[in-house]
Amino acid sequence: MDSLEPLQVIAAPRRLRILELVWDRELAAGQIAVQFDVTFSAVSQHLRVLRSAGFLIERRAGNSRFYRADQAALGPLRSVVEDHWRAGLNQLKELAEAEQRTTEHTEVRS
Amino acid sequence: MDSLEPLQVIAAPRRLRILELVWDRELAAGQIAVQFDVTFSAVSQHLRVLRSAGFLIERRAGNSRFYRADQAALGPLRSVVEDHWRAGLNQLKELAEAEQRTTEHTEVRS
DNA sequence: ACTCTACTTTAGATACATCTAAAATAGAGT
DNA sequence: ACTCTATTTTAGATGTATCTAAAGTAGAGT
Repeated sequence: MDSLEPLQVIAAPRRLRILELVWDRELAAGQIAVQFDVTFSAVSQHLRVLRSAGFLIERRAGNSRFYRADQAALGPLRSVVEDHWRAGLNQLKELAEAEQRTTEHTEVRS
Repeated sequence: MDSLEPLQVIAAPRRLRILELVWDRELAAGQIAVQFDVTFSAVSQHLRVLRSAGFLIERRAGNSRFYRADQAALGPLRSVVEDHWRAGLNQLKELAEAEQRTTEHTEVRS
């Protein structure tokens, strides 16, 4: 469960989301973990998979460990993460717009 | 087990290899199946996953079904498949070259 | 109608990734 | 030394994809 194919590493939805969280900033393991509804332990294990695939840069300070995506190390897969990210944003945008449309005519303006 | 995320669909090594096999030519399901050491059934199920993700073009003729990769449908993932393919070829090439090097000085030329 | 070939579908088994819970590590503060 | 906080590691449970085996579908030949 340690070394997976690079594609498998980023194919797991949770890991993909972790990558997005630390895409252009550093975050401590704890900061990452609170974003999910699973155990800290589970997130830590995902971090290990990402780390051992070489997709994360680790920096230790005090008793915290900060992580950041190693975009270069992702190579060709980099654009996949970015595209997925964009797609996710678009979906959110569309959802918001759909929401907008349904409430538009039921809602009474004050 | 029918609808997976696009990334998950191509992340499975066997499916990735199927895609590569039908990347620029049509192959019947049977032609694809014989390339693997698993059951025809197993391959057929992979084909279904790929098909329902929209990554395969199906053509029926007689009682055969021909498949071909729908490169356009893969969108951003297209380059991932291609890169993986290339990487595989390179590995083979490197293996061959390594092989070459080891045999070079032990082999006696006729 | 029957049979053969090519393939899919279903049901159940197996394998494997992911999860939780608990114990371990390790730096920092007292 | 002791404790607290932050995180990892291990062991075992759970879930989910993938596999095999067997039954089902459907076109083509006899």
